[in-house]
Amino acid sequence: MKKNSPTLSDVALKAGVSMMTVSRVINNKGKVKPETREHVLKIAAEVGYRPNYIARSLATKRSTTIGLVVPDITNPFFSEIAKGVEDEAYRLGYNVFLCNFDENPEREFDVLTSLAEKQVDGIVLCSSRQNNKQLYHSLGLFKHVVLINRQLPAPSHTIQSLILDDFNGAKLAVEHLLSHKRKRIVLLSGPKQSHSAFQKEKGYLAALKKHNIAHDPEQIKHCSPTMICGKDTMSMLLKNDPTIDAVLAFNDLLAIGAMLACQEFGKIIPQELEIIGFDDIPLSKLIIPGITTLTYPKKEIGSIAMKIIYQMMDQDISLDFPKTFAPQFIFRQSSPK
Amino acid sequence: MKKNSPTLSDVALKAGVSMMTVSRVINNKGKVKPETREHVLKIAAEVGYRPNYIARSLATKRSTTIGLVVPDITNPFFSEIAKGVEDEAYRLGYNVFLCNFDENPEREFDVLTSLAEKQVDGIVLCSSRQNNKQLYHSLGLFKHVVLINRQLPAPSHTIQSLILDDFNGAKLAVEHLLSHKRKRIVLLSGPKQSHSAFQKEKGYLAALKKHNIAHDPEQIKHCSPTMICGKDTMSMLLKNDPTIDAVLAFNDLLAIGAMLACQEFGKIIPQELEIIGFDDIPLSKLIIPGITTLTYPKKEIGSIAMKIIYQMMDQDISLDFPKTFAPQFIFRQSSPK
DNA sequence: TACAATAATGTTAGCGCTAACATTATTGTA
DNA sequence: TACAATAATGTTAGCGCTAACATTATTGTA
Repeated sequence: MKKNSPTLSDVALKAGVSMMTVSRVINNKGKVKPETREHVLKIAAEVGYRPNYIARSLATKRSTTIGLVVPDITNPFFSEIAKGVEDEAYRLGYNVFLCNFDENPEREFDVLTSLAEKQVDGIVLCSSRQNNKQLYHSLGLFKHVVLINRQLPAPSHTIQSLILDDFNGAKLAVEHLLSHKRKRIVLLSGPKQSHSAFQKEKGYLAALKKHNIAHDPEQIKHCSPTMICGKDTMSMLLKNDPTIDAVLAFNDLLAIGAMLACQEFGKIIPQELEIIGFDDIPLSKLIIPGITTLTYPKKEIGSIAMKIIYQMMDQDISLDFPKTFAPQFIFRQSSPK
Repeated sequence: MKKNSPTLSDVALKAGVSMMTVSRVINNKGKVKPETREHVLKIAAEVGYRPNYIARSLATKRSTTIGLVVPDITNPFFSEIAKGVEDEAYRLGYNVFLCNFDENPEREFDVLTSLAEKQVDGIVLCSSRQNNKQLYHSLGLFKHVVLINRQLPAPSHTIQSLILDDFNGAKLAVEHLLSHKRKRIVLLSGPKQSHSAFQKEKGYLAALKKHNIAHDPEQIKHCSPTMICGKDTMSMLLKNDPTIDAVLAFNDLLAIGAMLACQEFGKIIPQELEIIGFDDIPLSKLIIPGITTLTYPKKEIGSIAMKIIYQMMDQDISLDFPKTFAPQFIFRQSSPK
């Protein structure tokens, strides 16, 4: 028969002091005589005392716990963010609840509710698929919220947003290609419902317009963000129009797929055709030729999200973290500087 | 000034019943007159009552919370397992704490301690890097444990193991390569402390021995399980010995890294050199040539781990889930059937 | 109608902590 | 030595629930 783990009261009894004195020692808070501290710590170690955070949370109304809500943790983009959040949480003494919602707004609502019931101190919500009204309602359950890649019309001091500047990323990429005298630039766009794909399309069109270049609707194709879709779509495009001389892709997987199609067509990269992707996945720097890409500091974004929640908790100081992340241009052989 | 969220006591007061009656309604437990239930639910909805699971946990000594501890969530192998665990947890009404330990036994110990303090009902621990003594000590903190890919000498009714049969996987792979008349088969092994790497090495050696092939210690190299390490290590090996004609890699990331090194060396795959990896990460089927690999049903393993903890919690019935998982051979171009 | 069985509801105490206030011990200074 | 200031420790009540037992209401049967 395994007996229950020892409580604060057990330690107090054995050490011959009050529970509050033990509490002060354990939490390193308030004044305690050094000899008393030593003695209490010794007894605590002897009986193997471990504080019960459930009880502590109930008393302090703080759980040292946050929720991280993502569409799908198997997507490398989100697992990098999750890593950043968790690393920072570990540093700060927090624990992270992970929830997937599988692009399903109902499940998103469910998991948010469950996190609120678990009394998390805050949440980091990535790429929410709820509409604004639903979202306001859900977020009302929380004391502190950081949204990643989603903005609400009415800002609030309990809700912060971290925004990825895909519009300017795409614009920058297209202008880079134009500066290399590229004439027919194709956009391999992402899923139609994607906020990020929408921003990149806007940036692509804005760059063309700025340079007075007519836009041919045939030059934008929507793809699922996979290598095979990039390859197939690019093959089709090249068949119809061999004069294509540049590609901007929604992500690196599409870019690599497009590159494979070009190689089959005998298009020499980058001399005859340049390619730019997004995300900087590990493969992009290892493959030959290397893929030029625009990327965001994903781990850092996760880490900042956690830091913001922590600071919101602890003090009302004005936060001076970056809120908008400019994409970083990484030049490799597929579209050199 | 935002007022505190309503408590069970607020609902009881407003509905004119005792707190226990409200508790019974909320938890759907015990006998309550249908009219009373309706009335209580109406009041609860009116005031926007949400149960406080911290308080409930303290009273019931159950947190409906588990911990998932992995070396690195950005490794696709673990993010798939995490997905399986979380999906099942969602179905069962549980929440999952995610912790990374970065191959660092000290951090592993830290996060286990923090999970115990948060009173999780159980943990799923993947690829522990602690030695047996440390591990026993850490696991003693928990009521229920599922280990993935780690076995302890003394089994226990609170600790279950799900084992991936890496020994036979590696043996199978090497025999496949031998059947293709490969003579110099390199093993790109994983981290030295990894149980899985150890099993794969044993399988590799067993296959060589079975076919009376001398083993050259230079043909086993330990790598961190990343693409870049695979590439660098393979480059070095090829420089020293261009006659290498096959590679078995600890995982697909290493396998892909090795493939990139081969391409730089002008080695034609699979004609001049065959490659087999482990895990079947998504990239392995997209890249060209596709990577032949041995894989396990990762989401299912995660889901079973969660189910086992749930069943351990709820009843002491004997569990009849599979405990050992045979690898599945997936043939692609890098080492065809 | 009488009363045992059961349904429905209520009361008490406690889960393991800490906030807030209260008391006692120790220090330093005039 | 006297006493205010501060250090050190203690006491009380409560965080928001539920387990366990207690009581009251309602049912069915002889």
